[in-house]
Amino acid sequence: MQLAEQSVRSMREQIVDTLRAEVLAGAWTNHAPVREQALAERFGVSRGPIRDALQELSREGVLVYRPNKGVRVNTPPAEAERQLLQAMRREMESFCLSQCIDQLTPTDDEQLADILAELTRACDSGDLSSIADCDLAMHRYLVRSASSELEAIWQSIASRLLMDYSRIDRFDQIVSEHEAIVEAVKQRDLKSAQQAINANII
Amino acid sequence: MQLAEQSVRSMREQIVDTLRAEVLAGAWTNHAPVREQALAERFGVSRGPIRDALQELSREGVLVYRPNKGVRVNTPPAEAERQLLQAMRREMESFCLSQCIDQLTPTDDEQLADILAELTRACDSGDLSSIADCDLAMHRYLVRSASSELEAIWQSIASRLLMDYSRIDRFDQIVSEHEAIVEAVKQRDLKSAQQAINANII
DNA sequence: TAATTGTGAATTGTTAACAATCCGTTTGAC
DNA sequence: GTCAAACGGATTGTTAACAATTCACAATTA
Repeated sequence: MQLAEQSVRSMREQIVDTLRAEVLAGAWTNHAPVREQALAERFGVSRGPIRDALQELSREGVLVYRPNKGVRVNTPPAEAERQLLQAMRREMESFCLSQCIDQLTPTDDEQLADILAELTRACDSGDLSSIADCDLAMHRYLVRSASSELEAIWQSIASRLLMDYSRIDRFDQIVSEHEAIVEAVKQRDLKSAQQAINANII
Repeated sequence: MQLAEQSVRSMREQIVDTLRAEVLAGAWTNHAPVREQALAERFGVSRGPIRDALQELSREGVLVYRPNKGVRVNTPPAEAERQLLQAMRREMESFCLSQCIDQLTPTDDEQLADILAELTRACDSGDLSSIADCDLAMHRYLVRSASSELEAIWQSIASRLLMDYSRIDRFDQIVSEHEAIVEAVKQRDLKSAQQAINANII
């Protein structure tokens, strides 16, 4: 009884990505508990894979796990922590750009363009969940191109920084900032790309 | 049928800490696959909690997960990544010190002294696994004192940096460096403590 | 002999049932 | 009436059995 045509790993990853985007977009209230059974029925699987996904999101900082009480949505980081995380994220993404930018191929440019297109569509329709997903996907693509090793750390930082994505409303700005990133990367212009990334990480 | 007297959460955490320390100490070969059933029997639980622990260690970068093939021990980060991670770890721990050092109580000093005592004992007996555990425990204590929110991120970074702990042999140096940290913290001397931390993160 | 294809044991992935825990409610004593 | 203990439904934690996949090795073929 397999739902997705993709591999098992991708199924769990898909659940994680879906839930993460929804939480970051503010679709879940901060205080309501998350019920495993409800999610299991929604995704058409048993509680096992759901628990895996919730555990991963807890470790990522999107959810908070409490023994025998399940998980709830985490709160955004305090201001001091936020500044630290922001500096670390910029450091990581600058590093990853410097590592990967000369290795990228036209195929990568296409992939980034695809993500940008979907991000634009999501902004046009105001789909916060999809916006969060696409935003993360683009940055993740660059991080993964440089080092799959760093991806998990980067995700933990980025997720926490976006814990209040629901407050963001300047959709046109999101699009233009990511257009600048994709363009600079396409030109293989490291300095400009790093600047564009830094401008986008707020 | 409860084995540990501690809570369920602590049981899984204990498994994770045990396995992490062993891997970092080099007790596991890098290429041999990890068998869930064997670990389940060793810890006297079923495969469920073991899978949870392995998943957490995978996300932490100590193990690598491959679909349908289980996990294997990860390789240490490349030199460039290592430098980035080192800078990030120093940044984090300096930050955490600045946040927590004035909040610490004599009780905290005792706890740190206890950890230091156990670390000393482990170094005397050359127990690499315990050394890794105590080393991490001390730094984790300071991170957690400042912000439990940052603990998971810090752990991911620190674990990867210690992926070749087995090569370390200057036990006396490990002890003296941590003595310096505990002493500076006890004096509530932020600058000295940060220096001692930076000297220890190599 | 080398390459390929079956075959079966070993291993991981998933599920459903069971055990333990939590929490709101009721019951009872004072 | 108030407070505390006990009950019961709901939820999480764990387990064992089953399904799907992988891997090593033998059998087959060119």
